[in-house]
Amino acid sequence: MRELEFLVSKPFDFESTVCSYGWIDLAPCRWISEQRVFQRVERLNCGQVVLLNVSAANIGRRVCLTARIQTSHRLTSNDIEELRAKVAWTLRLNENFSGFYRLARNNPHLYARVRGGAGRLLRSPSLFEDVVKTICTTNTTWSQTVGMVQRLVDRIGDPFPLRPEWHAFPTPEQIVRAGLHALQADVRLGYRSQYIFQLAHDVASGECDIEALKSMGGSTEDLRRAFKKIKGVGDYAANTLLMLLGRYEELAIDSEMREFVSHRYFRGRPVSDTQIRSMYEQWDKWKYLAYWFELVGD
DNA sequence: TTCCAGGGGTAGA
DNA sequence: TCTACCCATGGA
Repeated sequence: MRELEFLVSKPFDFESTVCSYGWIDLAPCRWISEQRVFQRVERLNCGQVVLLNVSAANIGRRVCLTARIQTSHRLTSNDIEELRAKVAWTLRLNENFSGFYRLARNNPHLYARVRGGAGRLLRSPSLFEDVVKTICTTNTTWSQTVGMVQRLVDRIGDPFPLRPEWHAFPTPEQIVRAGLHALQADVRLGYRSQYIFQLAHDVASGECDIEALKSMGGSTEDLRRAFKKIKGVGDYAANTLLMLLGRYEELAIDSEMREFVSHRYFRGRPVSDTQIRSMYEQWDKWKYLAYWFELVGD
């Protein structure tokens, strides 16, 4: 068992960071509520599959995160560095939310919800995984999304040797090897099968360097255009992916947002996308977070 | 049986 | 840029 420690300045709410966004319900992530542990099966670049267990403890003005790593083999220094980077990315430890809290002070109701350190929303170590999961949320119910991702992980991802019924998220190469037919017949991704197979193929072949978008500078609009070049990614999915990369100025308008805004601000009347955007205009670079914490606080 | 979900692609205007 | 139609799946 190897341990990694991270010291994070407050405000930082560990449980909110892990559990506020739906990604915690999707394999290979898990929240063990009794122990307040975030668990995830992770495949390292070397091919080894490990189990991450992250927990938090208050130490004065900081929070100490401990990532306990269960392995069947020794970890190299490269493995340790890779895991450290993945945990920091997944929990957004290097993202600055002070601008969000400053704006939120003008809205006492919302500020009461986030002042303790809410704001970070869980994401995946790789952008590939986040794109696949986002495509699995389109035009379906949440319970079906959970099922699609669970089958994708269980049937195509590598097993964790110490607990072989648990699997890591599959790599693009593994999805290509599994084949389009497996995505359709076995994983039951429906018409999303072709989109996800095509994406996996393009990433595996090197034609699409999806991870490079994580560190792409430039405008949010440029990044949005880059996401929309991926088949299966439209306005909703592109804006969701922008949020996952820490750009909150666009709203991912879906049926849930229409329903929420309609009831909260328009007495249940149908609302246009323009009306929805107008309700969050004041939140400048933080629109998505303002919406999200209004939603989850209700 | 029909509708629709945390939509998106395509063709045609 | 807008609209109509199609796309798999499964629960209500």
